[in-house]
Amino acid sequence: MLKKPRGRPRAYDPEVALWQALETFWANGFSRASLDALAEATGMNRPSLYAAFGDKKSLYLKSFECFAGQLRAALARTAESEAPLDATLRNFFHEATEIYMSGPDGPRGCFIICTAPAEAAMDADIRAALKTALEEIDRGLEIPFAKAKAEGHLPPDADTAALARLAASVLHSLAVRARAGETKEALHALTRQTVQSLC
Amino acid sequence: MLKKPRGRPRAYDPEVALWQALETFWANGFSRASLDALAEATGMNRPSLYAAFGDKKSLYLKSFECFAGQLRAALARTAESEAPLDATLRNFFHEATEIYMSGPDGPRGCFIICTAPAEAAMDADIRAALKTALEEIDRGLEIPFAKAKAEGHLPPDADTAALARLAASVLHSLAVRARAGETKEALHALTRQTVQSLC
DNA sequence: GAATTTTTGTACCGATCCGAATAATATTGA
DNA sequence: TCAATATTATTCGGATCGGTACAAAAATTC
Repeated sequence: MLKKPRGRPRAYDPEVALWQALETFWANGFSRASLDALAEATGMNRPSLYAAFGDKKSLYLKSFECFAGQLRAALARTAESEAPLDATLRNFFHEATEIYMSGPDGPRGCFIICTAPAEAAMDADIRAALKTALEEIDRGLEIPFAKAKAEGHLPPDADTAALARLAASVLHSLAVRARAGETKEALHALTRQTVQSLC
Repeated sequence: MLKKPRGRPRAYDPEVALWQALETFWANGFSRASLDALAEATGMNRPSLYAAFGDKKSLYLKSFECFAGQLRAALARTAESEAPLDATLRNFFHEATEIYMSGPDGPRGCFIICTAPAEAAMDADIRAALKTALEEIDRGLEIPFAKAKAEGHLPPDADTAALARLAASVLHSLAVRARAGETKEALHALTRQTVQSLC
C-alpha cells in the first residue's frame, strides 16, 4: 500500500534516471561527464538531480553501485551454474563481452574498469569502490573453481583463489580491449585461450 | 655540434618537462588534469606549454607516446632475454609491478591502462593510441613464447599469439589492481599463478 | 477553495576551464 | 650599439564548470 506523497509528483523515475546517468558516466568518464550532460541524459534539471542523488560524485558512486549490482547478479548466476567449469567460465566471459561491446556509440567496455581507475589515484572514495568491486569479482569467480575442485575436475592442490584472480584479470582486460576497439571475435579468442589454460 | 639558437634560451628542458606533464596526467587522468596543474608541474607557464607541445590533447598524446616508449624498451629487453620463459615472464611482470606500485602519492598503476580508457569512448585519437599500445604489448610478449616454442619448451601446437595475449591481459589487470590499492605481494602472487598456468 | 508540501524551471553564482593576445625579457647576429 | 629572434611573463576572454537561490507549478490535505 503506497500512499501518494504530499507535494508535486516527480516527473522522472529515479531508477531509470540513475541508469541514464550511469550511461553518461560510462561513455564519458567521471571528470568529462558534465552536470549539463547528466541533466540532459536524465531529462531532469540540475536542481532535481542534486535533490535526488546529491552532488556529482555521489551520483557517480550511485551509478557505480548500480553497475556493481548487475555484476553481482551475473556472478551469482555463474556461481549457481550446473554446467562444467569450462562452459561456465566461457558463458560468463561471453556475457560480459556482449555488454562490453554494446553501446549506442560504439563499444564502451566496462563501466568500472574503464572509468574508475582514472579517478582512483586522486579520489579515495572512488578508489575504495573500485577495490571492493575487484574483490567481489575475484571472490565471485572463485566459487565455480572451488566447485570444480570439490568434484574432482581440478587437481586437489589447485589454488582456486589464485585461479579465480587470474580469470578475473582476463575480465579486466576484456573490458579495456573492447573499449580500445578490438573485435568481438578477438575477445572470444582470448576467452577460449583463457578457459583452455585454466581448466 | 649544436649551435645556439637565435633568441632567448629556454628555461626548461623539453624532455623533463614532458615527463613532468606525463606524471600529472598519470595521477589525474586527462580530463581532470588542468593546464594550470600541468604548468605548475612543468614549471612552465601556459603559453610556453602551448608553444612547446600544442594543446592539451596533443600534450597528452606526447606523454602517452613517451610512456609507450618506456614500455617498448621493457618489451625489447624481455624479447632479448636468454632466461627460460617462466623467469623471463616473471621478471617482466615484476618490473611492471615495480613501476605500477611507485608514485609520490601512492600507487599509480599504468599510465596507459589507467588513463586512456576513460577517454577512449569519446575520443578517437586516444582510442587509436590505446589500441596501438595494446597491440604492441601483445606482439612484444609473443616473442618469448615463440622462442620457448622453437626451443621445445612449449608444445608444438601451442598458440603463442594467444598465450601472449593472455599474459598481456594479466599485465592490464596488474595495472588496475595496483591503482585500486592491492598489495605488492598480492600482485606477485597473481604473477606466480600466471606464469605457472602459461609455462 | 485555501493552505501546505514537494518538485520543477529559470536564472544566477563565483570558480575554473582552455586557449590566445600582448608585452617584457634575454639572447644572437650584424 | 642596434636590429632580429625566440622565449617568458602577464593578462584577458569567452565558455563551461559544479552548485544553489528563488519563484512558478502541481499535487495532497484541510
